[in-house]
Amino acid sequence: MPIGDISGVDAPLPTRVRTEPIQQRSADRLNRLLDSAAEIVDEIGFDRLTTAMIAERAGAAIGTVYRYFPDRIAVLVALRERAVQRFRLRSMQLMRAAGPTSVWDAVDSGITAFVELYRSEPGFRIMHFIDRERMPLSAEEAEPHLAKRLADILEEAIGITHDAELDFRLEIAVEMADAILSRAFAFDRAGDERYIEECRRVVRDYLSSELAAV
Amino acid sequence: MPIGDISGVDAPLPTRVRTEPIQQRSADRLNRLLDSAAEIVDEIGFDRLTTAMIAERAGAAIGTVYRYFPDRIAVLVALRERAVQRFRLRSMQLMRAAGPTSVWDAVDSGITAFVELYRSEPGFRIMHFIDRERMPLSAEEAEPHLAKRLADILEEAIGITHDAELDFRLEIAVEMADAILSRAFAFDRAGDERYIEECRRVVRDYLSSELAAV
DNA sequence: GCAACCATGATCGAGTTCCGCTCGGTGTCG
DNA sequence: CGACACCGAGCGGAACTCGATCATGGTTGC
Repeated sequence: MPIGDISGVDAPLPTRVRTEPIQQRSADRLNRLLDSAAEIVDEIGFDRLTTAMIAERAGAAIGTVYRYFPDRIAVLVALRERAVQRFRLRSMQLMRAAGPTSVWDAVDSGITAFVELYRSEPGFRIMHFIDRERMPLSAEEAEPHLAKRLADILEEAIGITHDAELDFRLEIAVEMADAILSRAFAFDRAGDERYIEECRRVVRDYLSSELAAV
Repeated sequence: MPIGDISGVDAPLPTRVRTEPIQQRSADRLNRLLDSAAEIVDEIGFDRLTTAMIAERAGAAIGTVYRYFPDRIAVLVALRERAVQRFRLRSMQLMRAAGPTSVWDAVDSGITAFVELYRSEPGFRIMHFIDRERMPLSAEEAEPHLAKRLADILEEAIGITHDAELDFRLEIAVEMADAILSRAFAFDRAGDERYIEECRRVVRDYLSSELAAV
């Protein structure tokens, strides 16, 4: 199986949609709804985002929004899901290009992908905010956390068998990176390079200590 | 000036209250409102918290809530502010008891205080969530971020002069610690010890590298 | 072939409900 | 009795519902 196949571009998509789109036009509409939401998130932030705005900008009626999403939050969750998929895809591309040999190399590609998307993908900030509290808010397994996705990607990319220990360290690394990178973009739309550099350094140090090269 | 004096227990309190309470009973009411809000945050999360709930649980009318707070978010901000003050106080206590000599020792006390409050203080989770997006959402200086508070505390506790470099490293450390600790409590009300331990280790390693003892 | 047909997916938007917040009137403290 | 504190019906707006309407693509009869 080629390395890109697990990037999941054609996976079942948002978990919480009400109705799977059958016809082509409706799949388009769903994407346009998410695009609208993404733009609005960037423009006014996600708590001021209203379902009416989403509908209007996408040229749809409010009812259409609720055909696909059970509630306002679900739109944001779906938006995050799409962002995660794009992150996966881009990470895989970078990893293939770099031909990483260590966990650290691979994770560095992940950081690069994250930064790129933060800069280019509208509404990517959602990655940091929707996380807990809004999500299932219980049950460990309910949340397919970013770290798990990354572990899967790594397994494919550099043929690592990920045991519980590596999963744990990756989760810590992801938490740290997410926090620092989000700080980098908090007051600077282009992302403060100082924080980004520090993020790479911190994560590399963390992953290389007691883990050496794999 | 004794070390505890900057803990700010009797500082002007929430920045965004509408009316400073004059009579004693109203100060009590304000605290009861915050207590109610804290409980509700723990029970159903802060986006499902409604002003009506706060009022009802505190045995007050809705109008009373709005006598003290301009809007719903202000309640959460005030709640966070109170939590930060208690964090300061507890940190100072622990630092005094430990008689710390290095930045790391002091920060470790901060972590301990944070964990304690996460366990004992209702609604303390708010510390992690209210941060950006909801707050001023622009202007670097507008946000009195936790890292700045910590820097102030350290300055008092171990007489450090905090330059820009230390501020930066502290901010990184705070971001990391906040992220990992919040993860520790995300699915475990008591806080997953493994994450807490890893948090101490990570922060210690980070602060001791290239900074040595102060 | 193809045109009429129709089951079902997709869309619509007025209407309902619920929530944030106001404001003028009523208690209660000093 | 003046100022402080409190009350809660009511207003505006946003989340969400639901029955009516339109579009699509497969089926049927010729």
